Amino acid sequence: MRTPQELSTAFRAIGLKVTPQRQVLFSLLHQNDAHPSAEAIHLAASAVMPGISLRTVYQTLNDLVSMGELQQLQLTPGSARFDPNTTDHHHLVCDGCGEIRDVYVSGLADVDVCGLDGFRVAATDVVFRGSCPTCSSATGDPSAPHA
Amino acid sequence: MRTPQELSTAFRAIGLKVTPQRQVLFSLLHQNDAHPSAEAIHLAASAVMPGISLRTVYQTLNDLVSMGELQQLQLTPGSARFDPNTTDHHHLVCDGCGEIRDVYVSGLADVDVCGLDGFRVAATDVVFRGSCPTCSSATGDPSAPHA
DNA sequence: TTGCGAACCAACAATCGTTGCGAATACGGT
DNA sequence: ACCGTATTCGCAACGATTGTTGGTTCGCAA
Repeated sequence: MRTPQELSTAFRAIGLKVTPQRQVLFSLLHQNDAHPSAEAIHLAASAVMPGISLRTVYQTLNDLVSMGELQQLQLTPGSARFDPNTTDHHHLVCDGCGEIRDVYVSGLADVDVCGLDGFRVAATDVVFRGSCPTCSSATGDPSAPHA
Repeated sequence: MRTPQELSTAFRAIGLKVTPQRQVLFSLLHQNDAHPSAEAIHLAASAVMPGISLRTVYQTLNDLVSMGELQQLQLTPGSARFDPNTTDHHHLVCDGCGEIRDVYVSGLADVDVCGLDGFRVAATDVVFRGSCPTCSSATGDPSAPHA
């Protein structure tokens, strides 16, 4: 996702207005690597701007997604997560606490895929599921530090 | 997923009962590669056994998932899809019609992953998104047959 | 500076997918 | 055949998200 300033310009360029609410959301999302849900963003925004409505948060998130500035993730049942990282990356999901982290994968082009059968692939998403270090040690993992 | 007969035995073995409703679901799911939603399964089951409740369908699907006989997929926002294919495979999702297909990927072990940082990976899901042959030709794709 | 129209909020209703609850029913070990 | 208990079903409730409406504010281009 671009900087709040650049987003403001981009919004105006397509006829959308730059409101204080949107500016708050821009800055909350900028370089945010927590993969927050809409609810979490609304909570954080409410701390800065009490009274901001959840409806407005959804609206702006949707705008950003359709502009390609934000990626919407559906990695688990339940609420969607939003990712301002628009570089070519993939995700790690902790089955224990639900934490999501970015990872970078190289060599994907070399894998063999069988069964494409005329299907045209536009994007490839890789999701690694497992346990984050915290959850690994909490469940008595023998290979974890100070188990 | 195992055969309906094997599932019946497995259900009894863990204290679950084999009801006519469940038998219908077993046979509908056996070797089903359509990745149906709960709703779709309920619809198909209703054709065979009118009056079967959606509640029962969900319950049995959840049982099968926790037994590891069925995989629950959350590839798109909206309803979950169920996959009785328990072999090591991955998925193709058509952005146009929502169709899901199985694909087999080899060479995944050779990719380089950067950013794991102590995370323990238990499973890797690869999702290829794009257009199925039907949707490709429908959208006027130059490389598709008889555009 | 002014004016148009977009965006805001509030309050609600509605949708969709899924699960909780409770009374009636039926599986299946003995 | 009996009985305990899992299962069934219908309905209500839930969480996430979106639609609506109406009144007010306010960004921003001219």
